[in-house]
Amino acid sequence: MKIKYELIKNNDKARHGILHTNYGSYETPMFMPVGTLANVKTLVPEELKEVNSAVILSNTYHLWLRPGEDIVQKAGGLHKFMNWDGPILTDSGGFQVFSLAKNKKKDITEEGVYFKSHIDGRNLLLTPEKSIEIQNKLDSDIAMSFDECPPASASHEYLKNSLERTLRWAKRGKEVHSNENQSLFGIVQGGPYEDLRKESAIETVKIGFDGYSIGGVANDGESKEDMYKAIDYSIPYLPEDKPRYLMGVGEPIDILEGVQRGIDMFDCVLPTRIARHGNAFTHSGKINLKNLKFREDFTPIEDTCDCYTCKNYTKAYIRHLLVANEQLAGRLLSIHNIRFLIKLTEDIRKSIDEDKFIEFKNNFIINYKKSSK
RNA sequence: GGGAAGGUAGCGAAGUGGUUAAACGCGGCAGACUGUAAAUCUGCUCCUUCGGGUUCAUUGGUUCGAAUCCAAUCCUUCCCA
Repeated sequence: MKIKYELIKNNDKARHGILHTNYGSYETPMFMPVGTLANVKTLVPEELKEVNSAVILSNTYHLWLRPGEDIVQKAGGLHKFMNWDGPILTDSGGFQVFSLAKNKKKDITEEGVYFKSHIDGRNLLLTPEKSIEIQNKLDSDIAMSFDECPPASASHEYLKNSLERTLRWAKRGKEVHSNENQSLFGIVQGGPYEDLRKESAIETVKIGFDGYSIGGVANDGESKEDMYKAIDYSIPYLPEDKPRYLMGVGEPIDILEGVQRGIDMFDCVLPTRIARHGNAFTHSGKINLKNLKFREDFTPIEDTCDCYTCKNYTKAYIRHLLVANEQLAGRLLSIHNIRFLIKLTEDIRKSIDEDKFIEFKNNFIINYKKSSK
C-alpha cells in the first residue's frame, strides 16, 4: 500500500502527524537515519530500533552500482537483504549527480545524466526512468523522483532551467513507476528564490505525488537564511494532507526551524558521520570527545540521555577509544547522536500537542548555543 | 683490545657549506563535516612580550657564512679478537 499521512495536531505551522506505512504507523515530525549502502554505518537494525528509528534511508545510485538492484531483488528486496523490517526510503541518485560528480565531468541532458562511476570510472547514464525502475526493484517503501540538485551557487537562470527539467523528469518517473507497494515523492527545487520555489512546488503538486520534499538545501556552504527561505517559499503550495520532507537536514537547530515551517520528515548523515569523527550532540551544543578536556571526565555525554551509550559509558572511555582509533567509539557515538535527534523529534511532537512548540524551540536553541566550547 | 657505522625537534627519519627553524611520517593539540566516493579532510605542533631568541651529542676550530668541513671528547650499534 501507499503511505498515508494523518495530521493530528497543527500548532501554527508546526505539525504533529502520523505516517501510515506497510510496516506500521509512525509519528511525525520524524528523523530518518541514513543507511546509504543498505546499512546505517556501524549499527545493526536492533540498535536502530532501540533508539526508536522509524524510517531509514538507502540509496539508489550506490545500490545500483553495488551490489546491483537485481541482486537485491533476488535477495527478496531491500528489507530482507539488510534485515530491516521497518519502512525504507530510497533516494533517487539525484544528489549523487551533484555530490559525487562535483567538479568532475558530467553531462546533464534532457534524457538524464551522464557521469562516471566513482568505483571504476566507467561511463554511466542515470535517467528518471532508470532511477524509478531500480527503486521499484529495491522494493523500498518510499521512492524519490530523480531530480537535479544544483549547487548553492547556481544562478536564478540556471535554477529555473534546472527545476523545469526536474519537473519533466518527475513526470517521466511517475509514468514508469509500477510498484504498487511503493509510494513516490516529488522534489521541489528552486534555490532561495520565491518565484522558483513557487513554480516548482505548484507544478510538482500538479503531477501528483504521495509526499513532497524540499531539495537542493544545505549544500556546500548555503546560508541558513537561504535554507529557511527555500522552505518558506515552497511550503504554502504543498498540500496539507501529504507529508513534507526536507532532504538532507540536519543539525538540531535546522530540524526545529524546519518543523516551525511545516516540515514532517528529515534525514541527515550528520549524526553518524560526526560520530565516526568523534563528535556528539548535546543540549548545550556539539562536543568533540577527542578533546583533552574529556580525558578524565567520567560522566556520560549527557546524564539526561536515555541511550545505551549514555547509560553505560563515560566521556573519558569514549575519548580513550577515539584516541586509540577504536571503531567502538563511532558505534557508541552513532547510537547517542541518532537517539539525540530522534528524541528531539519526540520532544517536538509533545510540545506541539501542548501548544508549546515555539517556547520549546526557543529554549532549546538558547541552551544549544550556550555551548561551553 | 682492533675495526666499522652513527648521534637531527616528543619519537622515527631526510638534509652533507648559504634560498634551513630544518622535508616527510608518527605521536600530540584543535577545527570542519547537513538527500554519506567521508572511521575522512584541514590547520597548528622549539621558545617568544611577535621585535626577536635559542637549535641539529659536547667543546673548540676553519669560513663572510656550518646540522653540513676539521679536531678532541662523550655516547650508541655492529663486526673481529
